Amino acid sequence: MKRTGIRYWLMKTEPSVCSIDDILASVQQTTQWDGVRNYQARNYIRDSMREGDQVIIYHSNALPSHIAGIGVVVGESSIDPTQFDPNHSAFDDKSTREDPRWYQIGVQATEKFTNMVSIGELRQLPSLSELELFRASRLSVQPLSKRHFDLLVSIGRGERKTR
DNA sequence: GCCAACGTTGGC
DNA sequence: GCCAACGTTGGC
Repeated sequence: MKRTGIRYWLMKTEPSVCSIDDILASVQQTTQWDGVRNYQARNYIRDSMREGDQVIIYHSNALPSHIAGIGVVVGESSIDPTQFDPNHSAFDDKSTREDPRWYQIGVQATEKFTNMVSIGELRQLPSLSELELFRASRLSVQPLSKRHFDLLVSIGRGERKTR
């Protein structure tokens, strides 16, 4: 189904695996967001994300975890090849090439935040109290409202006080 | 390293 | 289809 207008997302990555610096150092500052092994996150990647959608890149499993920067979706979702690689940590022996389970999508990093504000500080902000990140904390791809996206951008740029 | 939250698996 | 056991995520 066609839609107009861009959407906003928060995507988690472990900086020890793939940080925003790693993405910025990649060709075209773009990485294929692979290794997602959660069906809800998979559905967002496969069915809802479109080129031009804006992304908050979030560093999870960090000390502390924090917002890291901004990205933009490039291209379309495609079959995640890591599911077929027995040497890959995200290998899925129940997935077949005839009926693949997992999908990836391109994300180009466009900005690294000057203020990598931690989840603990974000939790203090009443304007962000509804953020899904605090509730469905395990979901690695989450939709964001434009209001929340804009707030996170201004916080990351240091344009907004966080305490 | 601990452990709460929660998604997945599998026996019935 | 229920639900207990198990595994993973991820904050702390």
